[in-house]
Amino acid sequence: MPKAPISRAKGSPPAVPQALATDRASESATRVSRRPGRPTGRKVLADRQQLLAAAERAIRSAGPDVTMEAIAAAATVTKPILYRTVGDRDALVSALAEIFVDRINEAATAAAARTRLPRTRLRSLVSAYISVVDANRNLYLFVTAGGTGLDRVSQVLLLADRSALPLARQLAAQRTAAGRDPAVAMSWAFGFIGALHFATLAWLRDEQLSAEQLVEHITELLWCGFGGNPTP
Amino acid sequence: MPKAPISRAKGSPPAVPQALATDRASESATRVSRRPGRPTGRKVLADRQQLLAAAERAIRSAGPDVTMEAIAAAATVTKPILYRTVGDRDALVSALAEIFVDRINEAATAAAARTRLPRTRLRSLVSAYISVVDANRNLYLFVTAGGTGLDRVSQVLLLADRSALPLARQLAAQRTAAGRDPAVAMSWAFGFIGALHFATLAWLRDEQLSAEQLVEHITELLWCGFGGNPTP
DNA sequence: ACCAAGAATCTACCGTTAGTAAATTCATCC
DNA sequence: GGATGAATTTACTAACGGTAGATTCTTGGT
Repeated sequence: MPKAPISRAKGSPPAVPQALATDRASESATRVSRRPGRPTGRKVLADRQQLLAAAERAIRSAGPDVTMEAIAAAATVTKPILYRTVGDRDALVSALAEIFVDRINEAATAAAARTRLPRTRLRSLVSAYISVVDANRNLYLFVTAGGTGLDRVSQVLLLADRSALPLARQLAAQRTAAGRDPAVAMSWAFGFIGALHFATLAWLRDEQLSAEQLVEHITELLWCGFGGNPTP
Repeated sequence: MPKAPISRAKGSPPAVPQALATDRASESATRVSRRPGRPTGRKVLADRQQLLAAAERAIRSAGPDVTMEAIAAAATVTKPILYRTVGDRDALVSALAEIFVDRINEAATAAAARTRLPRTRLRSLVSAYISVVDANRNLYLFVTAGGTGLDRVSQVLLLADRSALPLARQLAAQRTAAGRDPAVAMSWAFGFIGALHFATLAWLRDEQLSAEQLVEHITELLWCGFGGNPTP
């Protein structure tokens, strides 16, 4: 007898679902282990927004090495849904990086609007970055180092790309206006993000300084440099 | 008939080795597919030095995502040897990071010895970093992003740790001597390495600037800062 | 000489995880 | 009311890091 696929005859009543409770349903949603097949009802189970939010929850609670399986489970959905809706792991990293950068920019522009002093505006950006990272540690690690490693360079620079390019444009415009060479803009933008990133990572790990101290240190480094001739 | 392990009777002559040629022996050594067991002769097949050199060759030719299997093969050795001698993948990353930092320091101190101007010495360090990275691109990527992801933060900061701590000490001493606050040293050191790292990565990827241009840009950023009051 | 203990090596395996193919169920249109 | 297609799950594959255990050789004691 060849291994017969277990299926019920067409038209016969649906089999009683066994093992209703899969207790891996995490956090909010109470998952009830659907049987395979299209769900009854008009709507799709989860749209992209919900999946990204669930991914963020999963990352927050399980850390940056959370598996795709766990992310799907947090959305009370299975892996193929996740892959169809948001793409592979790198796509997820990219999407969350965009959200992350948006949060930083929002916080930064809100703070920077309160002054016109260039140095103070720089400090606002640094402070916003560190605050948002501090409030979303695991998400930060996921976005900066959570990829599969298929393209390491792109992975590492993902967040940098999303934040460095606008920064570079702004910087180039300012320097042109000040009569200086704008060619440094790109290198400076990536250098800026890199300095922020590494100092922040080390800060997260070592927990020696307060956030305010870190902000001061980094602002001074980026504004004055090692040469240390501060502008008033 | 239970699966009988294929073994020859004790004392009988060794079976003729079949499949002598495994053509996966890469590069230098011609591997001949030993049969299992302790090799004849006094010496171990490969010491730590040779394994690290072989790993570097493998990384250079296969990229930073090279598998441990391939690294072992490049050393004409099998995985357990590799693991016994150098440890797991993270240990390999760590060991190669140390070598890498040594090369940078060697190049930097050689160049910095030719001047006493602080800004020129800074430029020497930046230039050394970028030169060594340029000459060892895949190794650089392996060292900075080649880990397994078990501890992402440590992984990312590995190279930074090895180079930032001496830098921080030096920096703190200088600032103390100049009558300034040395507390910024740690943050500045990591910020320094981070800026260098990101700018270099973006440079490797985009290939827009010459190495000299990049060195100039980064040196100016780190020396003068965004505030831009260069010291003479 | 011989045998036991131990060292060095390889084969073959395990566990995990990203990603996918195929089976299953429901909605909709003719 | 049946065919077509859409949405979902189950169950699988492939690849890789890491390891256990089998295999072979050396060494030292008797």
